[in-house]
Amino acid sequence: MPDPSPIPRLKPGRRSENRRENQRLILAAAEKVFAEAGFGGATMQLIADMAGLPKANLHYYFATKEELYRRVVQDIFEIWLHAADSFDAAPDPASGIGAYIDAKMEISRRHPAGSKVWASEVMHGAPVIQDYLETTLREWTGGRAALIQGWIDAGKMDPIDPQHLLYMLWATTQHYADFGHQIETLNGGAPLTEAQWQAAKASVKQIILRGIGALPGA
Amino acid sequence: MPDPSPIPRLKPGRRSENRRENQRLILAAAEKVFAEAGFGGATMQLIADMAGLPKANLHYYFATKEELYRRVVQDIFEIWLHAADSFDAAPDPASGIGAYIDAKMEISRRHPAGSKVWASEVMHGAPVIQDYLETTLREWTGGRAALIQGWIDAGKMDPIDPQHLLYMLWATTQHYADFGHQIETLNGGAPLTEAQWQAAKASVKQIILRGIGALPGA
DNA sequence: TCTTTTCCTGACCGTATGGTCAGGGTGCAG
DNA sequence: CTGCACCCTGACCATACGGTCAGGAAAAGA
Repeated sequence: MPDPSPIPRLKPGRRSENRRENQRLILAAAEKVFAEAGFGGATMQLIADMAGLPKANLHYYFATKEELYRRVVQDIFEIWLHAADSFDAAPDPASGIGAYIDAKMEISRRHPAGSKVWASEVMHGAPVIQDYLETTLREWTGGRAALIQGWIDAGKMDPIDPQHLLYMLWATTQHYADFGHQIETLNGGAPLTEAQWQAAKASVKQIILRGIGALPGA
Repeated sequence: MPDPSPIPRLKPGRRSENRRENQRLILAAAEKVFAEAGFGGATMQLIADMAGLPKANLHYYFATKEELYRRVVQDIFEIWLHAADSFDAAPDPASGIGAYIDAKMEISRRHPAGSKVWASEVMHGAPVIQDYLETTLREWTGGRAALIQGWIDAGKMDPIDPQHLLYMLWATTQHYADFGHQIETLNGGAPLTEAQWQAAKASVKQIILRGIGALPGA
């Protein structure tokens, strides 16, 4: 036998490999379509076309439109949460919040569709991720608020309501994704250049960090 | 003749009066439904039910769903623009921008549905109000940016890119409408109280005005 | 090889939606 | 009072949607 085959079930097989690939294709297409048309405006046919698969195949992997949508939103939420790693273990507000702004701006730039889906979901009353808001997000928010309060107590920044500061961080950074089309239009119809993105990040960081008294100079 | 009838067509009549009232009902219901379900998810039947009118009556006043939607978005845009009056004729950034923040926060509080419809429209690529973005909004933005630049040149505030400052103002104030559900959930499921709204306004103003160096103290 | 399991899809179905229309009602001018 | 123009709406229609399913293809296991 020329084939020793040391481990029988070694190769994952084209089977599960193809399965993952198809799911990836569907989820990517779904994210785009949901972002562009909203849940109600999105159609399974459109998602199927964009993924290059027959519609019935979508229903093989995802039983219903809602299930597919839920997966998309959950995936976004995961990315969202990981962005907060920049927050932790920072010695002071300037570095912690600064890094968080950078991370969230980068996500707005790289995953604008995801941000839009999230925004749309929340705007419509969070019908499918209400439980996430009440558990994971609430815990996350409480933790960061406590962290910020610690900085305030330590005299590292001005006394600002941590909750409203967090809202401001979310609003400002996500605006560049959610309202990207408006920004692009006001930019003469062209997407922001690399330099403009850097300028945006710098402006946001400057205003907020200075605004909370976390910048040494000035 | 006991009736002098100084002006023949004086009384507007119940006719046009009822017409206006019905249109108002429909537009109010449409704003709510479009905000809650998005354009694609909204149905004429739902709007009709909420307005207390038969569906066919909607089509008497507004030929198509798109036409009704367009009217809703246009009305919001008008309110949006009027809010900027606070901006003009202000001697310095603190009062001008401060008043603008107050005005926009108040709109977010009073017209959350309108804000959501606008956000949704822009997020989906502004299919029906693209021309507004390219004309009215672009002019408005250019004017305010010049005004801010004037303040900067006069040394009344730090050198901040006016464009990004405007984005920040929009993002932050509208967040309280667009993400009101998320904020409410993080607030223990209860809407913000009067005091909390005041705190929100104060926080936003403090961070931004201090952040751009427009606050005398500190 | 044969069997079993998983994967895939064209064709189909019930439903709900945006929109239409004929016909009846109603305020108002003359 | 009469005629007319505007107003209103129940019933209807074509379409498009989410979802189903029978049956074939292909890989995995024996």
